[in-house]
Amino acid sequence: MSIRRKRQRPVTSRAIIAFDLDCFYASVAIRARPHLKDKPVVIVQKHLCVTSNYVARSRAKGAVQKMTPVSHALQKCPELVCIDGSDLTPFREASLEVVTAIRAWLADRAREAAAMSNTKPPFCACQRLGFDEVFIDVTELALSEIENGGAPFLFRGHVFGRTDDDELRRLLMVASQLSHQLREYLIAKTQLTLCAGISHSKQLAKLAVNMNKPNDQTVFLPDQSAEYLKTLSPRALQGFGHGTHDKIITWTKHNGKHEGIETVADVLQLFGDGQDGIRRLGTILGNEQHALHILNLCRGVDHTEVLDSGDAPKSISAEDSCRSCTTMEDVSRRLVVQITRLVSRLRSDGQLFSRRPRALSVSYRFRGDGFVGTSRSVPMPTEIVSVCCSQQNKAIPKAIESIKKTALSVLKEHAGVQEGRTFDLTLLAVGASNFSDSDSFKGNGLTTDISEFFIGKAKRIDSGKKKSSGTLHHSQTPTGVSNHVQRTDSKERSTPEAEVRCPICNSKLSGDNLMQNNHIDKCLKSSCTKRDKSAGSVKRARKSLGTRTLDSYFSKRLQR
DNA sequence: CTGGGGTCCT
DNA sequence: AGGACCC
Repeated sequence: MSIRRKRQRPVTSRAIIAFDLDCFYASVAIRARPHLKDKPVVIVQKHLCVTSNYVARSRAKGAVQKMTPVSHALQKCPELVCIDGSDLTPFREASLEVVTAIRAWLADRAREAAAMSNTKPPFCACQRLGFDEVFIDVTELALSEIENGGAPFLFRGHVFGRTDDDELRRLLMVASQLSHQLREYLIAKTQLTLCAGISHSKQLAKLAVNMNKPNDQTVFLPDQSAEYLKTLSPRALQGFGHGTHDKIITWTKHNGKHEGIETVADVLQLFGDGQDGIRRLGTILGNEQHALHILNLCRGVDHTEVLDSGDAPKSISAEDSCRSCTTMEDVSRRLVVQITRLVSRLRSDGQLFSRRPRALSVSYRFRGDGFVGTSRSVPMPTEIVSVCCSQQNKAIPKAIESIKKTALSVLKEHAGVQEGRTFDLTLLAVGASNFSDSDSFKGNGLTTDISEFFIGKAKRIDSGKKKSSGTLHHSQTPTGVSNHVQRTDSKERSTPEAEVRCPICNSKLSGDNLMQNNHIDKCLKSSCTKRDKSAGSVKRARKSLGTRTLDSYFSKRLQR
């Protein structure tokens, strides 16, 4: 297995950038539909608006926030353009496009710095958080540019706080220059805007990123960060989730301290008295390490490293939530949709990363279970191998069938979901994990870093000048170019074309692998959006408002 | 009316 | 396998 994380040296002073793409889903959707640029747009999943653009936010006067019901949003802003976002593929691709561009820019910049100082290029770890945030540790690159001289003695963008540490100030000045230039590059290259926060820890960088929005950046100089933090809600600290919040609240109520914990200062007052406080909080949380981490965060202390995410995800899953699913027919139908989406993504993943999953997880939730579901892991049916490693599209229906059979037996044996039993499911999900490299990847001496492997592979493929038709349309980077790998060992090339049917529409597929890929991709997309419930949700919401016509944009969009 | 994803730790 | 966290 390749190394997917690089440890930074234990430095006393670091320069960390937090990037956050502005209203990411909305921006990606509008980029693909330029005519919507000046319209109020929301991205809809089921009955919820998950993101909106700034036009919608100002038009609805702040009433269209994250996770507002579509009906509520339409009351505030009837002209809202709703775009279905239940298929994350375009957002996942755009996210990969951005992080790939970031890596490429940093590598270029590192090479330049290395050339000047005649040293090896400084490495910048990049860590993704969700699809729209990236942490970058630019310490080594910034230090290298300072040593080389010529880096301006000047901050770029907003500056918050102060510091007496001259070296840190210098480091963050250079980091703010890097951040600004990298942002300009990303905006020009991807047409997506983003904010940046720059500081000496992940925590403060992340707090800084939200200080000037959108499309701007802020340096957080940390000398008085502790005082600033005390005024915030503890929930603003990354790592202080609602579980932690609830446990502390429960404890305070149980112990007659009804003050609550409105601010970080409140938390420190309860547990900030040294070892004893750590132990008490550790008992409440059931984890002393976590307690220590939380209390450090409250004081502005965060030594968390930026861990490089690597290129390949560790798990891939497809899920579907529904209000009610009570028959085997319904289970089967929903399962097949999600499995088809999963297999399609595994096919692309196999092309990109020469690997296949060994574990299949099946997750489900019954009505009344609240938010927690159950998941079971079983060996991935071996039929997936020819889909991922040999890229045999005619093997797709068999793989889907086999995974469906396995998933149904898991549901039957572990959840009692079977014919003749009554049940009501509100969530069905299938996932793939525990990836193993395919044989062609082994024993070739390239065991260090997967990105190096792809850069080399991409060059070889690029010289063949095969046009990319995969799902990474925007990417012009090595990773994107390598999307379609010609495999001489594929049996599909040597055997005469057997009948291949589209697993979605069941029509006969002609043409080569490439054309089949295109058809399946297109068919998959339309099948998944057509049966999506958000269309009905928006229709109902509009109807209840008395608006007769569905926005023409919206109806068009849902067909795609 | 809580999406559709991900990560890591225990 | 579940539970915490993140978006």
